[in-house]
Amino acid sequence: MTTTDAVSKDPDSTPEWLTSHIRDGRGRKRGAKINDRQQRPPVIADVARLAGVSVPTVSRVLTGAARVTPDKRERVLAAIAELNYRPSPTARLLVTRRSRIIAVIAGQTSQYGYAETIRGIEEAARADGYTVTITVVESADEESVDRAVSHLLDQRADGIAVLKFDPPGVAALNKLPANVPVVAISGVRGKSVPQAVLDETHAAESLTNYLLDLGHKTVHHVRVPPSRREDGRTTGWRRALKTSGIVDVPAPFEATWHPESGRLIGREIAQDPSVTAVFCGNDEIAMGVIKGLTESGRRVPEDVSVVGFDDHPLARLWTPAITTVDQNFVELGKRAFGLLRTAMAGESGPKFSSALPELVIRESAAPPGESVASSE
Amino acid sequence: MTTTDAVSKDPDSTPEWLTSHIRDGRGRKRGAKINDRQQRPPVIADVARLAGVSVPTVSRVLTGAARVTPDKRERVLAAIAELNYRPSPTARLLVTRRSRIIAVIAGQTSQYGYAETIRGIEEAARADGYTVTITVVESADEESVDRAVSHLLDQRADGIAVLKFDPPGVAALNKLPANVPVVAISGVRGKSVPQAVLDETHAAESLTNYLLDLGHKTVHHVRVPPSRREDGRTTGWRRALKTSGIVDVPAPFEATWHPESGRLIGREIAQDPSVTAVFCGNDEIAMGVIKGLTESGRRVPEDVSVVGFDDHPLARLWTPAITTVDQNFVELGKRAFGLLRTAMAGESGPKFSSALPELVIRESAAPPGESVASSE
DNA sequence: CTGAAAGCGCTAACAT
DNA sequence: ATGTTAGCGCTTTCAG
Repeated sequence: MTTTDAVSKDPDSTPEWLTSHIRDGRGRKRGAKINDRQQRPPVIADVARLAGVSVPTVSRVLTGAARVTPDKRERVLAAIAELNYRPSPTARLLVTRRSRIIAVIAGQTSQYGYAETIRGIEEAARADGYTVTITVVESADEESVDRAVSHLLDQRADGIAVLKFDPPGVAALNKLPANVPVVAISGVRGKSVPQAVLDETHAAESLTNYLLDLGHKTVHHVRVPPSRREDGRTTGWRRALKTSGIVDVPAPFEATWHPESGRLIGREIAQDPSVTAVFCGNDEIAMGVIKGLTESGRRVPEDVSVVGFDDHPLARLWTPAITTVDQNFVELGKRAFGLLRTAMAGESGPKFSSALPELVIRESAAPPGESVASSE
Repeated sequence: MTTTDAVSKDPDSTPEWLTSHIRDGRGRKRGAKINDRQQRPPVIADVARLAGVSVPTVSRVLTGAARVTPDKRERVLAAIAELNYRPSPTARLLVTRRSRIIAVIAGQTSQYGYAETIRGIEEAARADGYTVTITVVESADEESVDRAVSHLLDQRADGIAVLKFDPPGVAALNKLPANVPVVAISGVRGKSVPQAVLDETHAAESLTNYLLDLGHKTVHHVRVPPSRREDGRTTGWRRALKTSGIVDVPAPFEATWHPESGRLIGREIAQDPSVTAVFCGNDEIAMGVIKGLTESGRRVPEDVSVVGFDDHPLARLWTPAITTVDQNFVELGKRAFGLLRTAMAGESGPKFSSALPELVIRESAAPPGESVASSE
């Protein structure tokens, strides 16, 4: 598969071919003009000359595209080793018309879920010989999106992965041309392009039902900036309430991505004794909410139950440990790359990949109006 | 699933985009006519033809390398817009030998400091028309490093930024050829290559002194995996102790990057009543340590003071709010790009950029053996 | 099987 | 200022 295999296939493949680039770089600063002939990296013609064969023949052993006499093959390999030759990916790509680049476009990159998803994509891509580039869309306004998309398109990536977790991501997806393979990554199923999903609607429904089953009369919701009018978490929450016959669905609180906003909301919620259960859009917001609640004198979970979403690494360390839903973002990213790969290959494979996050029950939720024994 | 194999009636599903990129390239050599024009991405020759000028003229308006008559210039621009033409970075690279790509290589990408630093690099790079790629070095073992470096080199980046926060990063840096501009990013000053730094040695020293000034007899240290034998945080801590005349510097506890490891250490520390102050390698570890301590019955900061490093967004939300040091990683990334830029330009600018993180005093540290009024 | 010839899409050198 | 002519380093016909 990987085109470089031909070279590395050689049993005594030289690990030095890595260092071949080192040439005398260090000292060149001052002198500046020693014999430049030595400097130039070897090209395929050099190999051909040294091996006494034609350029295409070298190419053949490189790519394995056609068979070559063992004899010549040996000589070529020897020449490659001697010169420390490495084929130029650029020249290759020019004729192949593929860049082996996967471009990721996202509204942000360092938030937990985003960073992990990108990590998954990168791992899968690298294993497959692809390079991944990152482009950030600062906001959903047109100029910002256009600039980012333009930057993205300039890279001529073989495939594009869009993190449509938020409005900038959605906006970017809508601006993408139809002639390049695209995969969308999100929490709810879209329609037009292949998509890798963590079924948060379903997960949110389970989580809300869990709270309801604990005996709470209703469940309030603090949501993170939704990707569209309503994201999966909100939908699942709403659905659970409706299914349980709750007609008066309380208006959700609107948080930002910053945990501190959860804290403010927590303080606000603390003023309303009728609130006994809160489902937060993610764990970090849940931490903020818990902080706001406790610093206002409400106990969690004795007075108010709070649950999060994602299973952030710190969720289990929080006090109380946060009940949440486990989102495997790394695996999500890998699935996305898989989808993209079949799309790039032009194969008709599945265009949709979904996984159901699992409920992780810890200590931040309990029956209403009761005290629970803090585990252990 | 959507297996509507009906030909082409469904307006929403775009089955063609999947196959469009297959473009019948194979047999196109001779025919090359009719609607082939629609399928193939426009190339510079198409623009030239449509604008009624020569190819180099188009190239000139593209690169701005030479002046072009306003008239022709307009026509070229119009043609570019009409065809939605984008120059092939690959073809350009082949001749100019510059890719406008900055490659980032790192041991990991989603940990707070890493993600933020990468974000800073990306922001600065994008603003300057560069694209950034990410390559992860899984571990410091030779094979892993060689593979990553090889992958990196294949990208033909104009410049490389190495996050040498950890052993894989350091190992990668050492394997990089000297003929491509490199900038290292870390917490301690290195020697050979340009480097952007957050002076953690100094910051750690201040933090430790802060604890000492509070009255603690000594300060224990939980360190995250060091980039080399000893990283800046550990050095600064040790220096502060020695400067204060403390001869018996306690052996540091070794944590992993995972906060859970801090928890285990916290439990361990809880067994030793002589420990009254702990300086943790980062905030997440501090959170783990605090958790381990409190679940073992020790109060923070009444019984034990714990401080972290980085000013993670959740540090202020933790209970108690964590005293730490503010590391501006985004700005660090931006400074790194700046250094790289001058290096790529071949200019001789500063090769080193340092910033001093500031102490952020919150609630997790207090004088030993006393109770502090939890703020408000 | 193998070499000669023909590009891939673009920019750099030359001529005007 | 602009068109012509050459490549960049590699893979792909296409003969033989």
